[in-house]
Amino acid sequence: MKTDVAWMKNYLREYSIKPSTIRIKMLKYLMENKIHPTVDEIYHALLKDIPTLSKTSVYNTLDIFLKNGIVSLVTIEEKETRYDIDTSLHGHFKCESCGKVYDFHVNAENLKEEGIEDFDVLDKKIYYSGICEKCKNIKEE
Amino acid sequence: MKTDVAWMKNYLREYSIKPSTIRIKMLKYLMENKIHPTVDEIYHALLKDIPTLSKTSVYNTLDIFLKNGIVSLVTIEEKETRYDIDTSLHGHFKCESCGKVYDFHVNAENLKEEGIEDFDVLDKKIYYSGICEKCKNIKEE
DNA sequence: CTAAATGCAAACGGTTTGCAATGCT
DNA sequence: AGCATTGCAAACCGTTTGCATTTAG
Repeated sequence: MKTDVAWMKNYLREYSIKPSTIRIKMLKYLMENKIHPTVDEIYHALLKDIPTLSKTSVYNTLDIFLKNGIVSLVTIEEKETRYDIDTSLHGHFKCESCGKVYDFHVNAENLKEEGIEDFDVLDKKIYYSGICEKCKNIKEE
Repeated sequence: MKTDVAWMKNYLREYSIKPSTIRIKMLKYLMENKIHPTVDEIYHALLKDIPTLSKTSVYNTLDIFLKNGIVSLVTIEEKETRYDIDTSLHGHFKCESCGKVYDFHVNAENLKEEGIEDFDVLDKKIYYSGICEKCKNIKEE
């Protein structure tokens, strides 16, 4: 994956976001760590690289990313908001045992919705939860 | 809809929940107000009837309802948790204009998931958002 | 009488806000 | 210099917690 600085500066500009140090590093982190991180995770990860980083800046930057469609929100029954650099339609599965959030593909074109035919649907989210394969196997041991 | 006290006492017992004044009134409220209410909405609605009611009790009771499967959580990109007395699989549509949460029917059997074939899926949630028909018409006026 | 249910008040923690400091051109 | 970006500290608010009080069988 292309994640050099020049490429990311351009990427940000395509989304009408002025590239700044923090914005570039946050974009890089999100692209290289597609684990649907929380604000805290992003903050602590970047703190090693940017010792003066504040959580406020992480919030600010994520707000900008959100408004400009670079990231989307993931909120599966939890208080901490998570962020996803992949804004295309896909499902999220949260393992109740290990807490990990997995992506999965869905063929939403087969999904028929009844009752909202005349609504303007701007966003769709599909959240599953349960036990992932790894945790199932651990329990069986 | 049957919502007399005797019926609801029995309903709670079926879910292994001891009927108490607050539990019965909360169940009644949830059954008669399927608006996916927040804790605050439930609290203020019942306060008229139970002047000594505390939010703690609303939280406690909802926890019991949740654990016993009488209600399910609705968390569409918002901080306030909402509760749904309908625990069957259906979609939720949140209007970004008026904030109302609508239910809609989905034929999830047509939905193919790829990537989580070996996971134990215990819960599925489908959240849409956009502009509801009413708000669309208001804007057009 | 006893255990469960309810309520009060404080703490908690993620997020927001106002403003000051810093950086960039 | 002037404007955008970043950071600090406090406030905010929904939720949780510990414990005291009340209720019900």
